[in-house]
Amino acid sequence: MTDLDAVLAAVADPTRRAIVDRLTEGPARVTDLAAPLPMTLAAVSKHIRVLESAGLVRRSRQGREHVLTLHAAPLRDVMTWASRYEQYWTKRLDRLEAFFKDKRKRS
Amino acid sequence: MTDLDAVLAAVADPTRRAIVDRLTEGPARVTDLAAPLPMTLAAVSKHIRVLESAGLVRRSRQGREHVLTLHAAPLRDVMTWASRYEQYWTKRLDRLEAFFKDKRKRS
DNA sequence: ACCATATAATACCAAATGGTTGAATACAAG
DNA sequence: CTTGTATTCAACCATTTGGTATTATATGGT
Repeated sequence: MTDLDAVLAAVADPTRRAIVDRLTEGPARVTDLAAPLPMTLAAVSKHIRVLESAGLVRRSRQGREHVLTLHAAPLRDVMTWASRYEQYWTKRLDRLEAFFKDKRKRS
Repeated sequence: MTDLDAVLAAVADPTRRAIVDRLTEGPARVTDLAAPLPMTLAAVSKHIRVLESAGLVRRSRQGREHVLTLHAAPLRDVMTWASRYEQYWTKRLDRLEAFFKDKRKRS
């Protein structure tokens, strides 16, 4: 069971979401991931480690290069978690809730 | 358009997820939300404000009581975001990716 | 008026976060 | 063996975060 806290925290950062997005195009090295990002390689290295320890990214060392691959499974848990609230974000439910709120006020 | 950064960050905290969860049972006051939580009322008040500014919770003052209601719409964006990676978390894709990784190593 | 309740505001603190720079490590290539 | 490349590590820094305690404000009840 993946730690939802870590996954959500990892993915709350836009830089890390950008990295995740980039990895959908296939595995990449640290340098590749850092290239388009407006920060140091060391900073990107840190972000990668956060993603790694959240289980979103896997590393395979090939010589001096570290190849990162996306492991999207934990995102499934994010979706599953969010979908628990599906019934609460429909317009119908919003109106129903407003009705109860109003009812409570009147009683 | 809701700010995904703020929503994900808000929801990354287990206390705040607990609050969101509690609010699915209906609107509640700050004190109600704080009751089961192992921290000060002031701390809970802060958490609520984080949820509020992420657009997940709405406040209606009724006398001296502040009634909070869940506004789950931003969670739909979380689900939508996560579901973009659906094709990457299937076992099939994992195997395909492993194949390419291995192929790259051999060539 | 008085006291209790509900909540926010403020000031403070320790720890975590996101970034930097510079040094260290590991490997590849001439 | 030396040089260059890929990456991490370590120290540092500013800001944010999650919590506290205390004070302030608003409202309700008697």
